[in-house]
Amino acid sequence: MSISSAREKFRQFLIKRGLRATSQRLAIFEAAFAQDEHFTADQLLDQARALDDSVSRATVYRTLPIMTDSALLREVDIGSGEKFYRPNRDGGHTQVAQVVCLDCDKIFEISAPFMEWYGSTVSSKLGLAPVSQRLQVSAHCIAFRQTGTCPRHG
Amino acid sequence: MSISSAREKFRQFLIKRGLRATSQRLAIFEAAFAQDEHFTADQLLDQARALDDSVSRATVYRTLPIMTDSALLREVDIGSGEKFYRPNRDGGHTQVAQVVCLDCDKIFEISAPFMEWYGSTVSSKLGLAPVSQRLQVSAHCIAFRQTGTCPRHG
DNA sequence: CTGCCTGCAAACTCTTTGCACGAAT
DNA sequence: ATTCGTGCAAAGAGTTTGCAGGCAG
Repeated sequence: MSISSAREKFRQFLIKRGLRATSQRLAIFEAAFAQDEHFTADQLLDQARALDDSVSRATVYRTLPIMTDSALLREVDIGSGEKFYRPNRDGGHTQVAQVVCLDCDKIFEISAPFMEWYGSTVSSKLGLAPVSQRLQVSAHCIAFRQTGTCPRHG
Repeated sequence: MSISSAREKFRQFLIKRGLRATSQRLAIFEAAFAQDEHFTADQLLDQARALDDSVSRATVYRTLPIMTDSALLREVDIGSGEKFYRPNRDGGHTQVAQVVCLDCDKIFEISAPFMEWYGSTVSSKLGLAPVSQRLQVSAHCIAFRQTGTCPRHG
């Protein structure tokens, strides 16, 4: 999905919800889609302010749920206190697992289609209907452990 | 694992770490192992105070990591702001997935041995050594959706 | 005795919310 | 005009920490 079609999708989603296309929301959208990696609300605030210095922290926090609801952003909670977000460039219904490097603090995402099967199987045994599933692997960087340097770390 | 052997394991762990077996730590241990379900730090504080009213919130928070490090307690983070804990009665190296009911707020745990295989496979492709993995499924209660009552809900 | 441990309360981090002003439709 | 959206600052929730006194070993 190109950024221009994502932008259009965002505008359409706002209209469908009866929400207004304010300059702050648009700046937050642009800042989010300019990111290649996972980012936090705080980092997004900085980036959005670089585009429009009238953006406040509150509006970032109020806009993030709109963007995750519209599936333009995916929320990633690795249980570290703060939540991470990532642009959802492919239509985004792919099941992915996160691999978190404990040395780099980097988050890798990997397709894990079997998760959906697992969620359904297990939930139905309990009389539950699965809504979402997440799989996270925490790992150490082998290169870092051996050489003291992580190739991805810089 | 019986509670008495768990208690002994806790004492040994404290000694091994050069930590002291204070009455507060022991009360927190007893309170934790009296629980059948997942519990929060706050609930643990209440229960521990019922056994020893000198226990403070700070000590609960300082003792929880000791008990998770010693594998007597398992930490479960379902991304809801607060963390849950559960006594680890079987030696505790079993891989489990959590199924969280969005209607009941109940947490079910289910054995998921393939997670370990998955963690290893995926991590090695990235040059990482897996440390832990967690799989969480969020689901709705079918009975609750249809009848307005969840059988497990009371 | 000597440190480790404790309770208390304040600090911290991330996120949410009440309010009055401001802007989109 | 209306109504929704905004920034600001304060409030919340959960957890952590500095400190002076207390107890285990």
